[in-house]
Amino acid sequence: MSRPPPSKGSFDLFLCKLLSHSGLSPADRAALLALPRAHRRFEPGAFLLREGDRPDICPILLSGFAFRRKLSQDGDRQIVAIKIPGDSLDFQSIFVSTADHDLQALTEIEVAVIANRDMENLVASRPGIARAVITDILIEASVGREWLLNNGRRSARARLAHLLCELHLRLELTGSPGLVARSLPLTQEQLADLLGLTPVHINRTLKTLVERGAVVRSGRKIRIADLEKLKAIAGFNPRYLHREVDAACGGETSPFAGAD
Amino acid sequence: MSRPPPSKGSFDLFLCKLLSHSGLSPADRAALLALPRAHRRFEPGAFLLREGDRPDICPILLSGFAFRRKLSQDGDRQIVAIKIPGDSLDFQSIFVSTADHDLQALTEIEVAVIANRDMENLVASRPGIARAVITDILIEASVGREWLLNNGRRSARARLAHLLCELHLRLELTGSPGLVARSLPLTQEQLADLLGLTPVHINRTLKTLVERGAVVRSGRKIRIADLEKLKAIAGFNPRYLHREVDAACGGETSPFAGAD
DNA sequence: CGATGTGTTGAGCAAAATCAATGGGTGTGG
DNA sequence: CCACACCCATTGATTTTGCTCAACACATCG
Repeated sequence: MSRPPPSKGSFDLFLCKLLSHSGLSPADRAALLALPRAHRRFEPGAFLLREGDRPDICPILLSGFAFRRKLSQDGDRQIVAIKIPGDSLDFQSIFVSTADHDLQALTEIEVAVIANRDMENLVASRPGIARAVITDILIEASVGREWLLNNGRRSARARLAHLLCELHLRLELTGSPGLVARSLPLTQEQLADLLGLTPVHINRTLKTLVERGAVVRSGRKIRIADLEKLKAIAGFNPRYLHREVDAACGGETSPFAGAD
Repeated sequence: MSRPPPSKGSFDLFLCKLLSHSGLSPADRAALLALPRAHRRFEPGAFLLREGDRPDICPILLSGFAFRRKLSQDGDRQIVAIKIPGDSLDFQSIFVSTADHDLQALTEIEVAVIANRDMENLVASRPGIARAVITDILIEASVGREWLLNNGRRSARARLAHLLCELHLRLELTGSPGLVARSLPLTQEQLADLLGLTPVHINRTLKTLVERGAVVRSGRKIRIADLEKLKAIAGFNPRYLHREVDAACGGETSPFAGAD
């Protein structure tokens, strides 16, 4: 059940991520690992992609966090996705020419860069890989739908709790330390952009989560103190993450196990 | 430029939808049109799919409207997608076993039902079709991201205006009459579920759009009176719909043309 | 004709936004 | 090492937006 997670910043993490939801034959795995790729590093806030760009590369996140952001005509911001190590950051540009959002580093990040052409050839020639890629895209879309529900219908407190639960679970499912073991790398302003709230209100809401013992804070660091309490506040149900294959990347049994 | 749209309720509409964003070879088109399929009809409100189901069929919407809905643990509802004629209603289940949301008929609808196995075989054996399917999935995901921005950051009035602009444009792009020519088939309660608002507030917001001359109402029917005004209120930018191929399904030149 | 769905309106309330000021780390340069 | 700047977090006061509750109107359909 428990296998050591791949070393930090390894391309294996990407394979792991795909294996967490899709089966891949040894030949498919080998083909993925044989992809020519370059490694790059970005500072927090760096843009990997801007709305309107027509990128020809597919970055894979190896370490750190990244996010997708959209801007309204009035300049209001909304973060529409958070990406964690192992995630592909832009399968979309393989199929659709123009980016519809910005993609930015949240923390310092390492990425492996693959040529879209190479990735597309793999998808066209290997149905198993095509299937894994589509599944990955679909799960991101499912997360987006859950965010629509979260931001549209839950209170500020439940929204925040739900986001923390999701990030924690996604991290543990890919073999990374969760938010019990590490702190959240988001500022209150970024949390506001994520949840459709204001930074001031995030601050006050966070305080209520601390008062209830669900999270703890030391300085700017936020961690989960009581996951069960947080799940209860959030009304969290992990089905939307489609964790249908036993995690293939190690990590101890998640506290979420069996909750699906 | 302008070719007659396919007859109402025809399977051609599905092909048109795919062609609106992806090129398909004659062989690919023929393979799609040769898919074995059954026709079915559903009453308004009928469930085509419920969260937790493991469907083995792929319905294609031929006429009428449908929607995806999620429920929170507290029973709050959020509509997370609207589907119009020509749309595939569930490519997702070809790749992911369990549904993460409900799928319901909004109006009376006609659907063509394809076996997932057949669709999957086509995707596995024909890269052009795989590409079109992935692109279709990606565009739906892009719409979801725009909704996150819309519901998270825009005022009630702008939200409502934005939704009307989007539906109008999507309809015209697939050769259906838009919301200038036909009325909106959504109740105020459904609009509330879409936009994360309450029915009462939708009612008041709608009134302000009428006062400004952007929409007109006769009885329960809502239509667009002044599309440019509505777009201005919404801050509408159609880029997220990825209309990158010239519409292949006829219809006159859209008033949005060139705005991308 | 009544039953049921929706739509409409008003009064009061609650959640979150806004505005504004203060405080606290962290990092840089003198 | 200290001073300063900068960014972020915090807090209070006030306003706004949208919600809740409740009553009523209006259509459609049996």
